[in-house]
Amino acid sequence: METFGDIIRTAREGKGLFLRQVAAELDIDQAIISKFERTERKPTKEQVLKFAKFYKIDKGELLVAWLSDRVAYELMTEKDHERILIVAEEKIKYLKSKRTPEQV
Amino acid sequence: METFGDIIRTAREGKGLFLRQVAAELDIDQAIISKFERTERKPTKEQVLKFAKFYKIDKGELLVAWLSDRVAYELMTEKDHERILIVAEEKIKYLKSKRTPEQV
DNA sequence: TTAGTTTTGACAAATTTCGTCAAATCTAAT
DNA sequence: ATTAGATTTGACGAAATTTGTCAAAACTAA
Repeated sequence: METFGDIIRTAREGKGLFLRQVAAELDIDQAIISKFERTERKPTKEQVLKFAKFYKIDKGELLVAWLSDRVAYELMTEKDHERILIVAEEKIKYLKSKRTPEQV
Repeated sequence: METFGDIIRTAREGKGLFLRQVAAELDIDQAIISKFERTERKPTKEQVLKFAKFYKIDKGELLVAWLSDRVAYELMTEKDHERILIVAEEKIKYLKSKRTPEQV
């Protein structure tokens, strides 16, 4: 169960890079990357894709980690999170079925 | 599978009230309530609780509808929504287990 | 200590969300 | 067809949240 931050920190360490170097490469302030790695700030989708490309991490995998982080932090303090997720799942299926192919 | 909007619209109609009346009672602009009912805008948690109290709807139920709406709209356009929710669930359990009783 | 890396925190900039309002639209009755 | 009343729409500024920048503080390993 890795957070987005865990993944990009592990990837950076695996490549033996400093924050400074990644920051220069991705044109993102190193302070922000430090915060991403410690789950203190949430990246934008664009930034997630930058990381995926740079570290050669599967895009889909990284997006799953990122979005699940977002949902988790959104529901962390709520009761009934299990039911909320079940109902959300139904709603998503319904909403997706209503969308036109162009939107998919 | 009712949205928050469905629920409060049904409740209002059940009581035979006009938007204007609910708006006056809850001190929320009627245009906004109209948008809530059609899921065009998302209410704040405070507003959700106002509706629950006014319509005598179970607070927990209404919060589940509201939060699941939020999650659903957040993931509606994403692939792998099923996996995202599964991973989110694990993360929530983990995060909750780490919190102190005071935070619960 | 020192040199290099990471983390922290304060601040401004940018974006998103929110509330207000009036006009437009819709509906039902006469 | 007109009117009265209800709902919806859209534009706008205000408020709140998120984001980026920077420098200083805190770490770490020699």
